[in-house]
Amino acid sequence: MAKSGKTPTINDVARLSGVSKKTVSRVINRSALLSEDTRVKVEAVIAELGYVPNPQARALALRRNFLLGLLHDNPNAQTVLNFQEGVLDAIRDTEFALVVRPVDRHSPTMMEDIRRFLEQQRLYGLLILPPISENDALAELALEMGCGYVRMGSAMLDDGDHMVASNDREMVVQAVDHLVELGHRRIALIEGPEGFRSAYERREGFLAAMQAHGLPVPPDARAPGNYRFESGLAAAGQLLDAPARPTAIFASNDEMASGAFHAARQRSLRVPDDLSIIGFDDSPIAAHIWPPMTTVGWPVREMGRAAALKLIAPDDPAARESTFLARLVKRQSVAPPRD
Amino acid sequence: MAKSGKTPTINDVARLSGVSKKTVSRVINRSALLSEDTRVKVEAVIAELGYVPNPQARALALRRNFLLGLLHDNPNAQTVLNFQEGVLDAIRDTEFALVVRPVDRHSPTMMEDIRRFLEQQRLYGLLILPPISENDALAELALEMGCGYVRMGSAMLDDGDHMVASNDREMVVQAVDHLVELGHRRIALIEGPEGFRSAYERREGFLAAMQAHGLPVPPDARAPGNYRFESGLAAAGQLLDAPARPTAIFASNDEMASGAFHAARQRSLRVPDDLSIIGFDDSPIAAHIWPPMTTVGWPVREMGRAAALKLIAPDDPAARESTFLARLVKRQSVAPPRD
DNA sequence: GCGAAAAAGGAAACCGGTGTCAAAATCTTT
DNA sequence: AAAGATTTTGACACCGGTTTCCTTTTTCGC
Repeated sequence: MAKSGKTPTINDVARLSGVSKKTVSRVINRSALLSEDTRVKVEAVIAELGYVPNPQARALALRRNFLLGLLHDNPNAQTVLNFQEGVLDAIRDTEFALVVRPVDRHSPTMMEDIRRFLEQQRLYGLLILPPISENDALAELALEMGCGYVRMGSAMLDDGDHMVASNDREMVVQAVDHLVELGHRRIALIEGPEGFRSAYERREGFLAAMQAHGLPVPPDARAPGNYRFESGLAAAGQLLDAPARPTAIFASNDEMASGAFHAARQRSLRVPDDLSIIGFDDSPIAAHIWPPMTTVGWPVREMGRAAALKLIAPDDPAARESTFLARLVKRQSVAPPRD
Repeated sequence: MAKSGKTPTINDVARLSGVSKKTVSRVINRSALLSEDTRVKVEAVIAELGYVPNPQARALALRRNFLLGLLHDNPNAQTVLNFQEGVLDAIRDTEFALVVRPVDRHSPTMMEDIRRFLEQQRLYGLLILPPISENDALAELALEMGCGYVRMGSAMLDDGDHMVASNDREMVVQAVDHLVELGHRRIALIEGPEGFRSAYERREGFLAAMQAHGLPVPPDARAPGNYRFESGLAAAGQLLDAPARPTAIFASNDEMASGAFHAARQRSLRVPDDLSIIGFDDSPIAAHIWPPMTTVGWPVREMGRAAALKLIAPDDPAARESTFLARLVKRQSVAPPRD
């Protein structure tokens, strides 16, 4: 209405409704000490003008902005996107927005880059996805910059309420149990890269489960990998060419598992008849490969939601949640062994 | 140095270097009318303090912020992430940041949600990914809100400099040429969903190429799909069960193509010996499926970079680029027909 | 060496909100 | 009806930058 063409400010609202800026501000912020009459009056003007508070001005006055940052160096695109969806669930109908910042784990200037990013953007809080979430220096940096943070990971680290994690280890135990129940005894492991918490958890889960069943894990039933397709292909090749060929393979992620599918095919072994395979992540590959892969899926979206809530609404019951239960997604890459 | 614990402001810098705020502002903004002496002096203090200008204050004073928005409803996670990387290439070492906003194309309140998002965040510019980028109402909304925008698409729409697009149609022609050169004559098409520009372009490319080669496209060599795996499975089933079975299938995206792989396998047809398949997107599935799929890949990252540059640095030569050439990624799902 | 033009720098207002604190209005109480 | 208590409201400074406009200093031609 008043001076259209310009977006209305709090001053316009104040003038048109005949009250002070401060009173309008009170209406916006739902202040309790405000008469019903003025509130209604001002709200009418706000609606008429289509006034929306300027977030930059608010951020300046409040000395904090409403930006959440998402840091990731994730090779698994679907996980990143699902997590984003979860964050969005949490910030929907709030004034928060989500800014993303992919990083290159191998860049020598990574830490400096992130520091500059934080200095410039002055985020309200930071969400850090694995694998880079395992980097403690990052958490310290966030702390130093006065920026809240929540990490997502494969196991609860001792980091107060700054963590959402899944129960990778237990899930691998379940996966192995599943194989053993079907009769498998020679089960091999393709490991994740050294230094990754998730790789560690999954390996420990595997070894613990095997031990619990009294099954041996000879050296040639373990092969190293780096979470990439090629490493899975190579590792599975090595495993399958060993004298005592395994009847089942657990790969520490889906991408390597899909490499294992290919290795089997190259050797004319059929999945699941000649070889059972279980992966980890429930990535899109798992569903689209042939045969569809049995794997372990994280509730990534829920984790994203909880992580964001921990930052913006710590008192919300959903924000208290820290450990999330993954589940074994049974598809068609597992069958009883033939021999 | 001075009052550590607080982040330094422009006032601190001014006081410590004995000049006015305005002079410091001049240094920050590289104003020309400034003596070398003062510049050096002030810069020293800035460095000592580790001063970084507050972006909220800047945004308020300049009446524009430095946030780019990314709108997407993309089922192809890798594309979204690659595009993000491209945008980041463009905004690296600038004060811009990228905020993401996934949307639900099927939500009845989508338009209203996006409007609120734009009102609240007052973005500098908006990047819109397909398929939602085909929605003209969105472009109008952005315009109405005084927000720049760039859309990514499968063909140049008549939308001035608000578009980065690839040459889908030509690429499908190339794909068909490739099949024909190898000797295929009965080539079938799995179409994308009605109303999608990309689906339209790819279909037109297919039909044009077939016609150019004088090859017929009977009704039973075309099947509808919706870009989802299941629809590809069903469509391919239908095509393969037709009396004159095709020796090759072009699917309008990789997900449906991977459905076609499964359909072939269910009928004991081997790819590529009994059936050649070409997809579109070069998604991770394409590389990980067996056999690795021949497909068409967009230079998504470059497109993201160009799109962002169009908004933040329209004079950059790279920002002029609007049409991007996709390429045929030849892998192992194509072979000469056997009969 | 003088006056004028150009260069350098500063004071104050402004961007659009919020916090503090006191004044004004209303309601109780006696 | 006056005093006190309580609620409601506004004036003003402030957040940390930029812009406008003006003053001071320097440079330069003659």
